[in-house]
Amino acid sequence: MPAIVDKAAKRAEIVRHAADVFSRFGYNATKMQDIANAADIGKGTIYEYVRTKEELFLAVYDAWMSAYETLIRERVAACTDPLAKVDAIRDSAVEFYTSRAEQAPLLLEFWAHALRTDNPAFLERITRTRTFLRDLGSKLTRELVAAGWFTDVDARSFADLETGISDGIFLAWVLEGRTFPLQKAFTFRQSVIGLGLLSGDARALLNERLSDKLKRGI
Amino acid sequence: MPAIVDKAAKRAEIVRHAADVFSRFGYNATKMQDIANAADIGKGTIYEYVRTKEELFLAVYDAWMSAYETLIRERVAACTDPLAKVDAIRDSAVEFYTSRAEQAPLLLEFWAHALRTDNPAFLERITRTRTFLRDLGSKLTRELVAAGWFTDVDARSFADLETGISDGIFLAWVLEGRTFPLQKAFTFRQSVIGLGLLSGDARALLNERLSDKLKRGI
Amino acid sequence: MPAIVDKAAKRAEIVRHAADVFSRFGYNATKMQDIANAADIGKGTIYEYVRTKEELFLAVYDAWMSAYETLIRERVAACTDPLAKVDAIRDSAVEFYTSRAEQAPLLLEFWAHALRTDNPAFLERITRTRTFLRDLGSKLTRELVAAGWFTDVDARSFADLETGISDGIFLAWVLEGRTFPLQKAFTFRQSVIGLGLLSGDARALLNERLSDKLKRGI
Amino acid sequence: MPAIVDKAAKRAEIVRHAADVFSRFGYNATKMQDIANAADIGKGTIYEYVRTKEELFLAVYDAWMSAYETLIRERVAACTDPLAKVDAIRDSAVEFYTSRAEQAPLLLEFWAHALRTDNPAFLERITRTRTFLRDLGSKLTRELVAAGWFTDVDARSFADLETGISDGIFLAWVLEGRTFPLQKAFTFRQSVIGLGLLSGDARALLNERLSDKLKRGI
DNA sequence: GATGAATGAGCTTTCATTCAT
DNA sequence: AATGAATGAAAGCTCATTCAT
Repeated sequence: MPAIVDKAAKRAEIVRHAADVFSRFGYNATKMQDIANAADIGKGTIYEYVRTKEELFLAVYDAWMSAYETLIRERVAACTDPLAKVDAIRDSAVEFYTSRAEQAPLLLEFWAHALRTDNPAFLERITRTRTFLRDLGSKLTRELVAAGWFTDVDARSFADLETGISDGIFLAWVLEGRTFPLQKAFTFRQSVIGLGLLSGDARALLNERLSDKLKRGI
Repeated sequence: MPAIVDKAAKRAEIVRHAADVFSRFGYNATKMQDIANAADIGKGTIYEYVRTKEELFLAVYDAWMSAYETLIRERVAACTDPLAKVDAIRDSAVEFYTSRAEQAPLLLEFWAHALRTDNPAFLERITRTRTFLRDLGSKLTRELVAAGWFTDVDARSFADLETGISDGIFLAWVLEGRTFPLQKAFTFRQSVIGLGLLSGDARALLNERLSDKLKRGI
Repeated sequence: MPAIVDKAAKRAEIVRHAADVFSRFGYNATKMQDIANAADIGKGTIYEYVRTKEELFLAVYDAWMSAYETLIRERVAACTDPLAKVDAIRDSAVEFYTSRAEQAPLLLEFWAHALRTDNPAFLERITRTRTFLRDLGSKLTRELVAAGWFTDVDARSFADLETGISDGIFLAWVLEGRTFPLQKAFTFRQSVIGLGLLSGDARALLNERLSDKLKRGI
Repeated sequence: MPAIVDKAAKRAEIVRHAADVFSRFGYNATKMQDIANAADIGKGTIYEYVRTKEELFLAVYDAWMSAYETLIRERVAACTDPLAKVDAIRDSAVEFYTSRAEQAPLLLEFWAHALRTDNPAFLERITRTRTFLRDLGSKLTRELVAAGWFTDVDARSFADLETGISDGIFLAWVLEGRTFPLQKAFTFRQSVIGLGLLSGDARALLNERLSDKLKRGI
């Protein structure tokens, strides 16, 4: 079925160009004509492969997240040690975003758009990504607890917190014009999460209460 | 000077209505006519108080953030104990966002817009807010270290991390349709940050290395 | 009746400022607010003295043409010799337009507007001015013929031609950015009109036929 | 290259309709929708062929003046005798304007607009037309002098005067509602220019002085 | 399959004029 | 008499989408 393969390949190419143009000018400012020009095809041709501009936005996100998930999956699969997996995830995120730095603002636009459009597919995609990260994080957290590295913590809550922190760092990075090294911020975060900030004395004082909270989660 | 007061008051009223309509429909989907209708004035009247739709967006953000900063400042000022200040900030954030939950998605749009518009005022506003939080967080961190609650940590890096975490939790909360209690997520975060997640054994093993990283920061 | 005098004086002042602003920016580009600012009064005040922006345009033209007619009338009245009167008219025109050079383009706008507006007053004003010049020119032509200076010519036709020539020179002067001296163009015109361009031989040949045409007019 | 031909042809058709509507209602009063309706196309289609309303105005002028120049050029080229060329120009002008009488007021609007718009193309177009007429007139004047028909006159000055007179007559014709026959006015003008108006006695008296002025020009 | 000409709903912004004070 | 806040009709232009070729 070469026709189908070709069709899919051409669609992918259009999406690639769309990703490029969206990233440069933003979703709203991008005209379908711009994408057609970038892909060196006719404006009408886009509509042979995609129903609307919105669908193109979705496809761009899908391509992006699919690559992201694949990267993380491969990196994690290459590790056996849970600690190494943690580093693998961190490094995957840093590498992925760093290597596509110019596309980062588009992710914000995607989120903002998802909250407004009637099309439920946008939020579904976001949920899918978050679920992937939550499941991975939960599983890994349980491994770390089981291996004795982590104290007892509600895996789901902690995974969500970790995802949130990653997003928060990413957000700061984007809003501040990608001026600081993502790598360092992620490493620092890991230290804080690992060790906590309480001094020895304070820790002794609060240990029981906080441990209980960690265990119970959100 | 009643004229000046009135003029400013009317502008504030228009901005209030704009905030309302923007929040409900999103910035892009909102038409100036919608705002005029909401404020029960003529479309042209808006332009007596505001130059463009964008300026209105900015004014909405300003009103919001000004109220936010004021709230935090007052709450923090009411505390003497640094630990109480931490709680005050956390509670301010939770309360503020919870009480204006419907407006939360607009903040994402503001961020996304800021990254695309030619108008530098948008990013300036964001920087201003972030600087306020960073300065406050740094100062407080230094107090906590000085008071012996916190281990030695780079105050600026930690303040930035905290801001990032808050934003990340907020982001998750918005993207998941504000379906979980913000309060709980913030509290859980505080426990993790405070205690860390390493078990006693692991902590003993890694303590020195991580402590050093905390001290050095990003 | 000082009130009436004041009212008329204030109206005249507004018209003066309107003339100034119209001349600078053009009729269409001028906003009523600009005129109010120039006159240092409130926007609404203008409407106490004038019904519409169009009426203001008319008033500006009236003030202008009234001054023009008065100037010509006075200069001509000061002469007894018909040849001196011709020079007086020419000098009046040159002086008047030269001294108000920046206002000249507005006259074109007035003409263009007169041809489009529903308000018949505009064309009436133009007709009035043209009639004044035509009557003056006819009378003077008859004097010149009677005095033996001019050959027998249809006075009305010649007066119209003269008016047309003046307007044409004025038009060229305006369209070419008032870059040539109006005075010289008018003087050259006078020489041509006076002497004609035919050489002695050609004149002898065509004299009878052309003389007849001059006599019959348009 | 049928596509190119079609594109140009369609643009020309739009311009033709625009000329029609502009002429009827005036440039300012004409809405793009009016032109679209007249051309029986969508409003947006106009913008496929023209960038702005102003560009359409310019195109209308260009089409008009191009036809005008072509007409004159052809008529003049068909004559060998300089006297016949003079008549050819006069007849071309009369015929052209008479046959497009309803469009004449638009020319005034074009002039007025040219003096106010930021777009320098308008004045450039006017200069181009004037230069064409000036060059043609100068050349012809020199021929007439060389052939012994005209007395010695500064060709450039005389050509400019002639252009001015034509414009002036045209202006009068337009402002007076095209109520008099253009033809007669042009013929009368020619007689005056040819013969001059001085009587034999006066001519003898002033001949030397005026001849000198003619020779020197403006 | 590929195209791009055609479309028109829809948007922000302007500004002459009104009228309550 | 003087004002300026309020108004809303109006208009140029954009651009996602369609569809005949």
